[in-house]
Amino acid sequence: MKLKFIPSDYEYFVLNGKTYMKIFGKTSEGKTCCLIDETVNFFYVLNAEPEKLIKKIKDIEGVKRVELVSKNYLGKPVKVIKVFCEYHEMQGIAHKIKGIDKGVETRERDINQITRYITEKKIKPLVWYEIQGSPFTERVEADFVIKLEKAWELEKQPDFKPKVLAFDIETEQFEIGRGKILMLSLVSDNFRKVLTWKKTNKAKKYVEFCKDEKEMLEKFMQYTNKINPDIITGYFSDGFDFPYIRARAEKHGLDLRLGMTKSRIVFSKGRPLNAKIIGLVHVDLLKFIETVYSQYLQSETLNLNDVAKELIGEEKLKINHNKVHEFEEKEWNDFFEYNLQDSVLAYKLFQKLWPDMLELTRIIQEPLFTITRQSMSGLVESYFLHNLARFNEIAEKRPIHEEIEKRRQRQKYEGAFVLQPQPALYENLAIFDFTSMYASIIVSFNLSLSTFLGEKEQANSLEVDIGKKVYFSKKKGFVAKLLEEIIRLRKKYKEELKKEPNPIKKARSNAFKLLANAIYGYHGFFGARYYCPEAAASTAALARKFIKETIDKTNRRGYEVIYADTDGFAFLLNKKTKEETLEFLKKLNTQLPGIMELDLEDFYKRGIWVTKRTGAFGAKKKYALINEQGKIKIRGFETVRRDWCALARQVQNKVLKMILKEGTHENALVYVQEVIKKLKKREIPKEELIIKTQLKKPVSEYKSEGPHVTIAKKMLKRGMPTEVGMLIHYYVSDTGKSKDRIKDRAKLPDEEGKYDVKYYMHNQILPAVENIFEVFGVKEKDILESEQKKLDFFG
DNA sequence: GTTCGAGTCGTACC
DNA sequence: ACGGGTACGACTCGAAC
Repeated sequence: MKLKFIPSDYEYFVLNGKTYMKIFGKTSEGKTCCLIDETVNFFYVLNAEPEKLIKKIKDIEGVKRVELVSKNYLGKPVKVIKVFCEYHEMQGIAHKIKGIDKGVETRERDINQITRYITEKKIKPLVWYEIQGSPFTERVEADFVIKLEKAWELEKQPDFKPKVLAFDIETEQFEIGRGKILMLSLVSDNFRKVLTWKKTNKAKKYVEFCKDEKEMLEKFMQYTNKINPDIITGYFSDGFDFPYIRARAEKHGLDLRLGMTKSRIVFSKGRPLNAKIIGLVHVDLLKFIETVYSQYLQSETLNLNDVAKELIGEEKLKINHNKVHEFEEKEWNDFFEYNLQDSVLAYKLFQKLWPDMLELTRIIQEPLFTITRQSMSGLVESYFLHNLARFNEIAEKRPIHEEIEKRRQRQKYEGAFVLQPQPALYENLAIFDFTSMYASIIVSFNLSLSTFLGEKEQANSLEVDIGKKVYFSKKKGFVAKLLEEIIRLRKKYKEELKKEPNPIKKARSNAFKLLANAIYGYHGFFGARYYCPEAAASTAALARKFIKETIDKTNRRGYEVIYADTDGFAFLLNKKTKEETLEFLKKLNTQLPGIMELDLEDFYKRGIWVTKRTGAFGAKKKYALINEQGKIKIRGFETVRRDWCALARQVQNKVLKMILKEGTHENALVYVQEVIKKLKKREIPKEELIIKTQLKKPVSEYKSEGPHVTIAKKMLKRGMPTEVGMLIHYYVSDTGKSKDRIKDRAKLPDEEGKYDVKYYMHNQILPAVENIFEVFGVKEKDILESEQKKLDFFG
């Protein structure tokens, strides 16, 4: 039989000593389908005399076949032995081979079976195929279970809209499994449901009452299996919802089984937890957002409320969790709606992020489950592994524990160049920046592990000074080739997107951008297979060289560069026209090597740089600009820092805007003085004075106890949920004791007390605006004094 | 008891 | 444990006076 089929997940199983793969997915008719296919498993043996060794390997029990093959290893041609065997026998066989000769090394034993299956059989995730096969009997409740015979990738890929089920639970206790699950909401296409055992009158139609918690969980299972989604999704469901559900099901002796294989919820070893259901892809949206999306988000936290607000313009409903035990009927009904809304948000977020997940999965070729959980380095590495065959490369081994420890001891190498600015308000500026600078340097200079020659010069090699001299081959390595392709594709899709915008093209362009930007960091990351700190250090060194050279050229041309950071610099036009400046940009570009490229970021009407709080120098990484359309760009200032109170941030933001728009500070000064007046009269509400700081580790691990740690301890004492990663909220109160440290004066937002006017004046507002006014010669005492005068004047 | 500088910590920039 | 280095600035804490 023939079908059009798209794989969504993979799982191997052993039958009569042989490993097979189950490939779960959908047909073009929307039917569920599971393919069964044989797997291929092998590893490589490296040895000085492979011809001799190969005969001995052949006779080892479990070895199915051996081949002497010509491959490349780190760019160099090698003769290696390819040993075919069952995956679960690999370890034993490798051990025996190592016993034959001391000079034996193995490679690619650390490639997992699913990755291997995809690279060998080319049945890639979320790609449509025409498949041919015959019916097969296996305990899978799919519309089709087929033994795969042949598969052809479809040239024209139709859309794929997966069936998605979003879910969320509300519980009595925060700690996993400690209290009961009060309710559970489910949202899918035209489906909304809240399951609960808490009975009320006048509940909305979507509420379904159950006898008890156990029946509620049974119904969760029944509905999930009836809806039969391709994907089940939640927010932090790896770490909370699924662990909780499993714990409660176990308590009730309920065998919870989901999806077409009726799989239990399987948790990965160690932390953080991964909740996997075989045959039903579970996507924890938080995980994906953390690694892939957070860099594009403005939200202060990555909680569901903030992220949903930013991405889909909707929020969670408000409810007071502390009073659950006192809830009246109306409040329970509100709680049901709250619970439903969380699933609605998860469902909508999923739809919003789906193009990105889909494209990233197709490009990297790892299953969706893995893609949504991998770190940045993992994504890069998977991309490499799935493309090595094109270069006939065998994979470098993953570093083991000791190697990682050694790498982590490494000294930092010198990074980016940052130019110290002269504090002032400037007019008529422009910013030039290098497009994907580090990636373009890696490509243009061929920097990677496989092209690294060490510290000995070789003929026709590139020399880079990173404190010592290191050399790189000029023969293009696979990293440079892959990265060049990534950059080319990113450019192509970005142009296509410009012509005809759509979410898929945008996601594709973003995915390539993400990969391009991650490779530099990957080179310096201790866990990388292709770890090469020399390549990373050389990338940074060359970046410094090019930005400094370009700055010099710009200055010599009659411009004045006032600031630079890593890959871009700001300069004064000095009466030169935009046309002239763009011509100059063209000229600079002709002088750049390889694929390096300098671009105009924008022209700006004004820009302000301020002094450091300590010392008279200009502060780096702190500036504000206004372009010719009046759009303001603020970097580094307290305005953009979440650990400052809202008042200080607002005031600073307004001051910067006024100065940039008006070109003078007078009005801004009056504004600040009014705010101070209000603060003194205690007319500022406490909410605007709350300071939020993240708890980065368990309270016991702090060597120095800051105010937020003191508050976190207080919260623990009160029995409030206090987890690592949480934003701790507090305000600084007036205890009357002047020698009290700030942490002694810090109070929880709901704790009674007066806020400390002096603190907020001298530790929040003034520090936020002081060095801005200093640019205009206005000192702290001028801000306070004239304000004093006015007070006197008005009495 | 106060002062001061080193060290810790969180957050931002690119 | 799950990208890199550069930078600012608040706050604590203990030595020095």
